Amino acid sequence: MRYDHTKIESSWQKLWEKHKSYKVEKDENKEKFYCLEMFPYPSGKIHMGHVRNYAIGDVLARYKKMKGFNVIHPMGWDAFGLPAENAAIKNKIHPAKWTYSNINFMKEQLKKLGLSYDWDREIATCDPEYYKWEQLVFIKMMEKGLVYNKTSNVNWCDDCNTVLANEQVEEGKCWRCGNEVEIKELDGWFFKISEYAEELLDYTYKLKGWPEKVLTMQRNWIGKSHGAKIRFPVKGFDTPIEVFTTRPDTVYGATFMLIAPEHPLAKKLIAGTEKENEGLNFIKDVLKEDKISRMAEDKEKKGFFTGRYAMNPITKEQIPVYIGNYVLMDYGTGAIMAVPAHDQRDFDFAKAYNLPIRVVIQPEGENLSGDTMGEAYAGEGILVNSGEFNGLDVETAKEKITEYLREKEVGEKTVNYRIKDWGISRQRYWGAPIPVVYCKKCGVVPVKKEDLPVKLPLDVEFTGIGNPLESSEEFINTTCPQCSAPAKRETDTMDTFVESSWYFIRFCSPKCNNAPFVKEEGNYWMPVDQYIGGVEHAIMHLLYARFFTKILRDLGFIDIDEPFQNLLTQGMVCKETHKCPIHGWLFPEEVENGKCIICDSEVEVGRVEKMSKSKKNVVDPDLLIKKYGADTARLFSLFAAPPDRDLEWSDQGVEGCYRFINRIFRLITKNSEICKTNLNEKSEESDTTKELEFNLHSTIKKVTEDIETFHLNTAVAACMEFTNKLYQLENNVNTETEKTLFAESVKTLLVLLTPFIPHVCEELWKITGNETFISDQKWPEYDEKKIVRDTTTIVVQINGKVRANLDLPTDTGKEEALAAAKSNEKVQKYINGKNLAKEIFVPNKLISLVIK
RNA sequence: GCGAGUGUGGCGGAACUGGUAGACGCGCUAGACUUAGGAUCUAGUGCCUUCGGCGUGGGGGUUCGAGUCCCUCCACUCGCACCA
Repeated sequence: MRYDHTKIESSWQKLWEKHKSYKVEKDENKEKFYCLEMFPYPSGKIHMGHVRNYAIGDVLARYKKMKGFNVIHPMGWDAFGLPAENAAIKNKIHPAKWTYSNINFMKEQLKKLGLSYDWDREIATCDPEYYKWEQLVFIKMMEKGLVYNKTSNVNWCDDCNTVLANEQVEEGKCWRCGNEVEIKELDGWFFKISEYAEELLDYTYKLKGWPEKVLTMQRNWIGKSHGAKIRFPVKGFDTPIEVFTTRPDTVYGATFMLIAPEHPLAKKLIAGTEKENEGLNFIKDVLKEDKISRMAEDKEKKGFFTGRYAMNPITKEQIPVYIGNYVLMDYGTGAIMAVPAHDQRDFDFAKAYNLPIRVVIQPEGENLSGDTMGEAYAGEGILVNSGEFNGLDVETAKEKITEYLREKEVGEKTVNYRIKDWGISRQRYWGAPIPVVYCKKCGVVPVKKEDLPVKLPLDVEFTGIGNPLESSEEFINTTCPQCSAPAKRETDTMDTFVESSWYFIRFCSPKCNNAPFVKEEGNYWMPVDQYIGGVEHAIMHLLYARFFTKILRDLGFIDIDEPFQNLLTQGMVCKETHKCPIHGWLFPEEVENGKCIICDSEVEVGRVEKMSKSKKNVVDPDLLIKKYGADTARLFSLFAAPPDRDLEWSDQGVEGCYRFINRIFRLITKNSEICKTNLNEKSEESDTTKELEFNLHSTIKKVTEDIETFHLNTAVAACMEFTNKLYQLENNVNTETEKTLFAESVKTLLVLLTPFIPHVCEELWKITGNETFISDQKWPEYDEKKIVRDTTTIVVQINGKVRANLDLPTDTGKEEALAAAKSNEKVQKYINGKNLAKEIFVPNKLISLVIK
């Protein structure tokens, strides 16, 4: 007999919904717990990654609720983004319609999983009632100088008439039309995240609940480095070239300079010289390559001599200035002093262009020379060839030389960050409009707060060419908020990472209509106590969200510094791939007995990798739920691997979980009478009662501790073990006391399993005679005293090898235990006639005897 | 190249502060019940073996005792990468 999961699951889902079981309100008398999983992009349907993510979150949310916390567990939709626009181009369907229909479908799918969301808090970021507040924050940021507009170099496809992200450039060509991508200067809006670099970095040392890996990635991304800025005057030129270096100590070894091709001075340096055309071509050639191939490993170092010389401000030497392909405009000042003896890249360049290599750092006990060295030396040493600084060690020299440069006013100490300001402009339709207006007279003017939201227009055509917003007369044409003259709207929309940077706070008061959120609600619920999602968001999303939270704090909206107290990055869901020599990648259901069902060819089983549509190694949650039910789908995702590790899909493993649920189902239905009868006899002890109590309390302890530490797989294992035990003991249950304890055990087991497999637990709870929701039950407590057994097995080791087991009363003392060990037959065999050199006793664990 | 992580049976994975390695599940073997079973139940299942020995990627070390601590090497995975 198998249980009817379809019927049971849908009926309990309806009951939970009817009773608003998971609705939650602020309650100052209760301790809050904010459990959040990363909200999905409504791409069409959910995948196993979602199931795993949300199952993990649901265990925690349900557990904390049963523990008595006031648990907020919301869900919503990251609803803006390019796929909706692509669908619009392809299927002539409006992005909004496409998005909302996906949301409806996916919401039904999530509901079928029985997740304990408070759906009353649902939000979709494409709702004007949501992005309106983002526009407000944008304007407030503008007022505080945290937003600016600047021209920068972007990847541009002339055919599509749009900007491309780096990842949309494939081998220098547009991913959609194959047209050559060019670098173009374009206006765009930026958030000053760099102003928060220091604080963002600082707090990575305070976020104790985050994986070290993620924090490291963020620190590297912020990329703080100490060094100096040094200005090199150029002969016959007004503006000096400013460089950033972390090695001011090597300034005497700077034998040439390089500037980035994009550097504003690059073109100016060659202007009017006979080499101008040649130089412009060089710049063009370098910039034509997309960034990815330009930064490829082993990229050959190329340069163009500008014909100009700069003066090394410390040696007064004239050194040649090159434009170099390996100098990045994005980092530092976009120009460097090249010290070939002590930097490998500069060394390679010097070799290629036959430039002098001068050693200025001499490692102890060696005698490097520029003529003979085969590679740059970047280590510690003593300064040489450095005038008055000779003899200093590297660290001291850095300080002294920087100080000297400052005195001469040609440089100063500086801190450089790798992180750049956040460019939020997207030339797209399906995003939050940037709320500014361009007026001929007043310039760039923010939209008046009372005129928000700036809504997306509907009279738009999706042709795939250009930004659809530009085609909307209704949208573009407006009046200036300041002088009322006719003006044009900004047609850029915001990066969708902006929406996901504060949705978690909006969840605190999702219907608030006079502010982004109610401050008291935000302060009550925030920060998120546990955030759960994929590690792929380790940098962008999590850094932007941290930044935006600080912005909201500094604008006075909320009083917290960091949004996410604890972070769990769950592993990927993986599965082996199948490939048919004729039909390519196959879905699992297209393979039968190792053969392709279309052509009967032998199918090649590939390696286990992340489930992806392109490789077809996917399992459709819908089919899984249909066949086994949501409880099984959840249980397998939780049991097959610890949450933070990758999970390998196994159809047989799923079967095993289904089998376990059936086992529970049978155990309880078989014993429902015992459970229903109201017994209250607990006085007479027997082996069975002791066994029941011991296992019951150990299991409560184990499951509780495991959930707290996210060892969800072992928590499930503990429940399985207890189930096995109950099957074993079921026939020994005779006395009233035994029955009472058996019933208690069974019911407690159900409570412990509720966070994992809530539907079947509700059903069985009812079958055992309860009329309440098991989801509302209190989490059981364990009694430490019941976990102590009368006797304990003590292991006897002789010279490190286990030779005997002794069953002794728990807490037997050293003398008695040793006596027992020595009188043991097996032990005697080893120790007779030998010298006992050492005796080690670990209470309730082991005895270790060393003999000679 | 830099940084982080992982490595345990046929497989997924357990093992608290060093203290019986392999919990739990899958698979496999045998048996029971069955017309039959891919349902269910029971027993067994690291390897080699006669006592006994060997086993947590390899090698070395500390210790009465090491999957766990230290050194070293190897493999794989992920992130970053011409960052001045």
